[in-house]
Amino acid sequence: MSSGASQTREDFTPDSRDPEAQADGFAHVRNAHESEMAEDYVELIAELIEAHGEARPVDIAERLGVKAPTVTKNISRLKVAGLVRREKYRSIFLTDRGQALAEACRRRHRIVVAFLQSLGIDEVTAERDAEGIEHHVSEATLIAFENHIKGSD
Amino acid sequence: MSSGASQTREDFTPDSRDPEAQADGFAHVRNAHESEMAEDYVELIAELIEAHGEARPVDIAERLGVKAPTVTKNISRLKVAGLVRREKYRSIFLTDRGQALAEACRRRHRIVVAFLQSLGIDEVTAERDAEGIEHHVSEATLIAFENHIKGSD
DNA sequence: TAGATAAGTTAGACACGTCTAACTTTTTGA
DNA sequence: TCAAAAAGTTAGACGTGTCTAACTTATCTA
Repeated sequence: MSSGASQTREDFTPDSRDPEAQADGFAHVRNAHESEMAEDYVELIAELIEAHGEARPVDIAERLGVKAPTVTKNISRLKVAGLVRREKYRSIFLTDRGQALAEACRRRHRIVVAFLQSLGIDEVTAERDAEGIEHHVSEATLIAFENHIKGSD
Repeated sequence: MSSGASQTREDFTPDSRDPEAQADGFAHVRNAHESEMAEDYVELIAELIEAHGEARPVDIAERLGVKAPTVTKNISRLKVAGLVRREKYRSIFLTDRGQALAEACRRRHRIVVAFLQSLGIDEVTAERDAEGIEHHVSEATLIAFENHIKGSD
């Protein structure tokens, strides 16, 4: 994070936003964090179902880089939220609401990745950065990304 | 999140990444989350010091949209991390390490905001989205953003 | 100067997402 | 068919970041 040419001290003149607008920005970030786990899980579950006909906790854990009990607990949360269907020790499936969310997330993910790649970013970096960025782009920003991708084709 | 023209179901063919690469992406997101609070706080503290000569918990709480006890607790964590200096009931100041982190974060924030605005995104949306995006851009992505800003001037 | 007000801290609680250890259930293969 | 292996769950713990309630300390003003 130190690619700036000059060594001048970064200026901390506040942005034009008043404290309320700034607080709104942080509230948006917290809101995004609240739905982040669900979004990542349903997208991954949809991917596993497409590839293997079912989603198993062991596969979810592997791809998220977490332990199995973490997945079990989070799947329970998603069930309570009405996003997944599954019985104990059985494979995981998405509800209609879960499927709709997964599709929206997948679409958003692809736009962000394609956008980053259109800037010359390599695929590995684009995918990795997109994993975090995707949760913080508004609809307006997504449209701007799409327009930019079309313009650079 | 439904600006796609056609109503076709989103395709869930997995990306080319193997499970390990995918797990690496999520690990990056978790790492980013771990430093996010510290980054937001030191940048905000630097801004308040520049504007008012000091940072007070009441002002930090207002701008973050959280309650005062949350700030008190988090400031204690930043002290333990060696990023701030302050005694009980006294104003908050940054250590050299905190100042360096604040400068790096401020610079990154400005690049992300300028970049989003260069895509035609309005300032309010750019600032709000940048609040979350900034924690997930790698150095390579930041450089690509900078290059794009220069190219569109 | 002293009371009122504002600011700050502490205690305890909560939800979230993570882990290890220990257990239960399912699947596999000899 | 049964033991082994793999997968899955439960219990309990932890750290993080949030809150309310109650308290302490600093500042302000009459």
